[in-house]
Amino acid sequence: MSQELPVTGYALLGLLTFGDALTGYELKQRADITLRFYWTSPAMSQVYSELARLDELGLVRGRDGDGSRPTTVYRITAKGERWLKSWLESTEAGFPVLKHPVALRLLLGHLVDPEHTISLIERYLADLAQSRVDLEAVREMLRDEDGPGERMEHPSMVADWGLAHYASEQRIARDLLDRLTK
Amino acid sequence: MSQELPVTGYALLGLLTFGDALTGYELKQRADITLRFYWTSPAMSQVYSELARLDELGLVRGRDGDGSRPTTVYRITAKGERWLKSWLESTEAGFPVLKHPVALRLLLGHLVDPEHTISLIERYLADLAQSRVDLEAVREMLRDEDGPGERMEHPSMVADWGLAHYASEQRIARDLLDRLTK
DNA sequence: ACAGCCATGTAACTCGTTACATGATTAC
DNA sequence: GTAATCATGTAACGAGTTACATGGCTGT
Repeated sequence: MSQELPVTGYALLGLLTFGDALTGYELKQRADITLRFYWTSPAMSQVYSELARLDELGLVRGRDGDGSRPTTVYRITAKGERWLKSWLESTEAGFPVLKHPVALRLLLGHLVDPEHTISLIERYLADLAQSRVDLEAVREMLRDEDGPGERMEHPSMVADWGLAHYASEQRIARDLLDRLTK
Repeated sequence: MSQELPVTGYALLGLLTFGDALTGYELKQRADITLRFYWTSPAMSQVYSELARLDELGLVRGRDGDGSRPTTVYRITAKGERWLKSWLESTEAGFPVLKHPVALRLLLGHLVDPEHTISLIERYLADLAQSRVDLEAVREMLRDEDGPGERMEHPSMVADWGLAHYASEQRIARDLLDRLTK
């Protein structure tokens, strides 16, 4: 059993294992502050279609929300949790895939002005600083529940991983800038 | 002009700017030792279909090879080089996208045994070590032409970037293992 | 009243993959 | 002779995106 779902499907299912029920819209928001940093945050339309598939498989259940407007809130089912666990336990993680357009362009540095490559890296450093701010804000949100055994222990670990990764990229980019400007 | 090509198309075109002519098969091999580390190495079939598109656009030209068997060797054209430069100069690089299945699984650590998470990280460390060996071999191949202004100056920079990235990931994973085992 | 967010979907399309198919050359 | 590598493609499919369409609720 399991396995015949795109990883993004399991990822979304995983975002529903933190005890609450979410609308598709809210799930997308959660993906934007979590999945985005080490996976991809799926498009709105994919969130809905993936939820529809999970629902059909009985892995989540949608209920009418009790807000002022008509909504559907999704909760993971016991079966969904079994599937997810079984997937985690019986499949290999595999190696990360990085799509790094800055590195790709650096590779082709012989085709453009040196100044162009320099401003490419500078721009990347600025983007990195912004991403770091965003992720630090997420990290702070988790602060009150990040102890051993607490609800946000593992999400906190992942956030710390992301922060360390950004710090590393900043260091690398700065060194590169030195190498390019001297 | 430019722009209406998948990035992978430009990447393959870029691999043809190092002065030689390659068959689709050889281009795939070059992608495997370069693109793979910071982009994706496209499937064989995509290399051929992308080459066909580039040829149709006049960005590369295929010629009959002079080996003992019938082959087609591709070379970038002057137009192709103009397109590629124009693409590099007129479009934004964008932020890297990381698909990190290990981080994704760590996020869901509350669903599995602690030992399972530990061996997940250990496995990742082993994979990282292997990738590092592979990339170090590539770096060594570039060693004789990696000076300022030389042919492999920028590829060398990218390889160094990759090596620093792997080192950073190793450090992070080891720290994580400490946090998980104590 | 109007902008902005909340909320949900459908349709068309592209990228990229796997599976399949073919055959020639080289090394043992 | 036979396995591995070189070499080139086609076909079917799935993941994921953008564009489009709709409409209710909230704050100013």
